[in-house]
Amino acid sequence: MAKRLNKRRSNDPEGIRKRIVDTAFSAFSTRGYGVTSVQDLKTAAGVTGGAFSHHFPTKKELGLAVLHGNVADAVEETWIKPVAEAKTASAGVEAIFARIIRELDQQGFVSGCPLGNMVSELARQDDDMRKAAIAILEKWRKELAQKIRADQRAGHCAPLDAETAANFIIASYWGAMAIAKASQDSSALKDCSQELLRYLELHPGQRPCL
Amino acid sequence: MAKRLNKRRSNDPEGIRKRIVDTAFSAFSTRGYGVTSVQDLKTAAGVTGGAFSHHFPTKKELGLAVLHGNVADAVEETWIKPVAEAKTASAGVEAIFARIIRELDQQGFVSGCPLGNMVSELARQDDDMRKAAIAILEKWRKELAQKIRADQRAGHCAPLDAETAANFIIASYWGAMAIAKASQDSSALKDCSQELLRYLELHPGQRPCL
DNA sequence: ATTCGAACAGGACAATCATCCTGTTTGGAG
DNA sequence: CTCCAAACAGGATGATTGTCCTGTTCGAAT
Repeated sequence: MAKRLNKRRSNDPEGIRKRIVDTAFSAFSTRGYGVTSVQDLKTAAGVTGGAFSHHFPTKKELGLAVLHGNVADAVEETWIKPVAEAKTASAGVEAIFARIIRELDQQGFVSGCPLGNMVSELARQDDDMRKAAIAILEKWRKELAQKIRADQRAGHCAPLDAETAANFIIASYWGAMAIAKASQDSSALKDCSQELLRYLELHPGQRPCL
Repeated sequence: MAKRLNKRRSNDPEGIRKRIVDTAFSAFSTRGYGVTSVQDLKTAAGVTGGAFSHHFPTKKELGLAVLHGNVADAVEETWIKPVAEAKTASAGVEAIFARIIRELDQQGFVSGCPLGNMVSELARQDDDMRKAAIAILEKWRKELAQKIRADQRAGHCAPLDAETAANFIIASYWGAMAIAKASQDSSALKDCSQELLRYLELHPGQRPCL
């Protein structure tokens, strides 16, 4: 059915798969899962329908691949690693916010947190995607809590439950990202960073610092 | 083209319009704007295509009506009024979280914050919807900040910028709702409430309580 | 009683969606 | 070389999508 050999073809399954997944991650993150059609992805990635459905029979499988791959990697790169390498959790949080704010300001627009976006769009729509998302989320929280506990053992005055605090940090980050996305301005992130540091740094527990 | 008068019809433009808008608010909040088709809404609201397109020529106009109406009202009812009527901002926040957690637990599932959901789905997709959303958001923040300032004037020890703190509260609430939606569990909201109160109540400013 | 615009009925419409299908090409195993 | 499964090409398909259109009915004003 294909014409002649007008163009050379080279079988590169991993390369094409990566092109599709990367294109999808970008589109899902900036525009959303639902509004991105597989046609859009085919043309954007430069792959034919045959190649596409060979690697990803359904759109959902592509979504799961993006979650398990690019989204998990993004969380790892922008949060987990910087926190682990920072001196303290609060120093890590401060650096992470500063970097994201800087990137957003020079990018000119705010797309939001990739994981947060996919969660709020798909969590009540597809249970497999929801579970894939919470797996990433739980690792994120676990690593953050671990760092907080390490800080506490190192003598930092922060008598709060590490898991609870990690949840709170991620929540305020997600929400600040959503506000920034709505207002298309990074100032919500600046506010969040400032107040989060205030929350983390001076913490005499329940009684006001004896 | 219509058959005979098999069923009586009563012209009730406001009633039908309200049925459509309320159905749409429920569907947009629990499932999402994109995945909800106008066919779904027609059957769910029990209106014909003619009636629907008479009141809302496009889906977008319906979305804007839902935002300006039901979503704004929901924010008013669940946040602005309770905060205004509470003794202090932190007491109001505590009561609001407690009520939402109670409702979610007995409802059995978490759909997320209606405004937060629509923002993260539509903010980068349609500028009119985005602007409608930030109008609600800004009023929300303004009222919250006003309450915080009133608390400060009343002698409460909270030397923080009211607008910034309001942003932070809304952000952490949105994010906690998103986490709760992902995990289908209200514990993220409990964590957020607890830490938010800690943040609000004991606040000796920059220097650790002289 | 007549009239006229608003309110509504009930489909028709093209466009787009995700998926599937048949056929061709590639590249390694034997 | 031969052979064959995986990798890809290039549409076709049926179901949905949002919107539109023609015709009918209501209700208030005259």
